Amino acid sequence: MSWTDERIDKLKSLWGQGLTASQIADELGGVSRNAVIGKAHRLGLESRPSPVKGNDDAAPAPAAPKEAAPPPAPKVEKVEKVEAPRPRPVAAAPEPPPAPPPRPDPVPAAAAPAPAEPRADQPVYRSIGPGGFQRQQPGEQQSPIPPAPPRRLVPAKPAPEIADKTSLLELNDRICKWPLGHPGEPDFHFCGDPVNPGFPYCVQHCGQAYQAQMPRRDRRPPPPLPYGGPRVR
DNA sequence: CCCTGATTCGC
DNA sequence: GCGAATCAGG
Repeated sequence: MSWTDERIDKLKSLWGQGLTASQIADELGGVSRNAVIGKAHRLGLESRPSPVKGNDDAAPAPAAPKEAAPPPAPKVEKVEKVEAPRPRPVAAAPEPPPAPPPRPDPVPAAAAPAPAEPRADQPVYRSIGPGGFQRQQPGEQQSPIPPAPPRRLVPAKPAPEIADKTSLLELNDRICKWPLGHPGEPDFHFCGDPVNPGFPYCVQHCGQAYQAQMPRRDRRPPPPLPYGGPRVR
């Protein structure tokens, strides 16, 4: 299989939707997930939460993140081919300095332990009043500067009108994967009819997906419109 | 073991 | 440019 424009578009789309490389691979068919990842990188699609790569800038070293943290890890640059079997870089890491004692608790014990002190690392649940403002907690003090955006918090559009439509998550080998609408739009969904056996689409959409090459003169003008056709803005 | 994405490197 | 092999974390 080669990377046609259509397949690249689909790759971009699905990758952008957060599907895994494996899912994209067998959605496209004829490629491995490695191929998908490789292509994605070459396209510059890059950077999705990788289990392997630290996606945060948090201190990677167990050592103290003190101000005097200088050594930007003398990276072992690519070395030309060596006769000896290449040593794993992990062993080359310089010995980290002995860990200092854990940081003392910044909160003095003398402080009056207010009941249910809000903690930064814990979500604070508060109710939303009419109009979308945040209700204050019982003991809470008013913020001197009210937070700018009093946006109402809504659940991330679960399924208003697409409740009975086929979502991406429900795709399987037996239902038509023909996309209707545009990805990212609220009513985007898939056909969902039973497939024409052996094909990813139902009989009707197979008719659109697979069209015999016709002689130029009587080929009908409208091109196939996967993904609901080109965007119009 | 399975999964994941990243990277390398021969083609 | 491609993708299998490999790596490495969850």
